[in-house]
Amino acid sequence: MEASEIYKCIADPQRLRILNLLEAGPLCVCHMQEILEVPQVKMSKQLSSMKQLGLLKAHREGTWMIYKLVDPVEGLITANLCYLREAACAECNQLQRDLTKREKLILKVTKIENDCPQEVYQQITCC
Amino acid sequence: MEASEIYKCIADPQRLRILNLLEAGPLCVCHMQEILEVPQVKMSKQLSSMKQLGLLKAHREGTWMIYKLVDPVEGLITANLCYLREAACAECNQLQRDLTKREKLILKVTKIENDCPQEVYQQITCC
DNA sequence: ACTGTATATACTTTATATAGTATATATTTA
DNA sequence: TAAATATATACTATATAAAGTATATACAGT
Repeated sequence: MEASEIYKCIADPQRLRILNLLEAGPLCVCHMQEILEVPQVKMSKQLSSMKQLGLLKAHREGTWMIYKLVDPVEGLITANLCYLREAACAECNQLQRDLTKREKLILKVTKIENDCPQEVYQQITCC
Repeated sequence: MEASEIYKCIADPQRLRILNLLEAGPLCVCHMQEILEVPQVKMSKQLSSMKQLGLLKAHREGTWMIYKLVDPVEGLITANLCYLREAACAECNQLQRDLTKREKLILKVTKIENDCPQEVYQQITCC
């Protein structure tokens, strides 16, 4: 994969936020939607473009689609997420808030049976 | 500066190459043109957009315009250049070749009096 | 003042990306 | 089989960026 393609991808703050979330573990579309507060179409289109790029993969579980990072993750992405999480900028704080939001959401859904595919709530631990 | 603006900037391989060159020291436009082999307009437009972004600054020396990175350089840029120089991809090899080309060019121009502003050939050393 | 060289800008065309609305598909449950 | 939920796709509209051509500016040397 070309570095420029990766940069083009993460040049969109929302796509960056998605990668940041997925680095902490798989998630289904509706939960990402809830965390990022974006319309369903937008989320779906961005996920599919990232999947086509080769950064994400997805599988279905019931009506849910679960997305995760491909393994191994592109090093350039890991390096940048790592850098941004340490840095002090508006976007970086957002990344931290998203991870916190993710934790809370997962704790919540694990208490409601069948509200979340097992695979998601079994991976509460963060990188 | 927003991270997304920086990513948008380096998502263009040529702008990335410019930053890579300038990290090794200041250069005038015509020499960057020679190394990257691009038309004058394109070079000039990209330089001015990067200057406006706040990544570069420039000053005139005779008919030459000398560009350099602002000080301090954005950490995100340093981190990415550093990562890419180590990595193995088409773009990364290009970065190395550009630096070699730069060395040769500077060695050449230092031998021809008045072919290059002093400030440029005094900084032959690389990062 | 005139010429040549280096660089920048204006303007136009073309390509690319984003956003929005509506609709389709896949699956589960009743 | 019908209804509900989650997700994807098609289509259109709009915004943004890139490329090309021509022209302008700034300075140096004659």
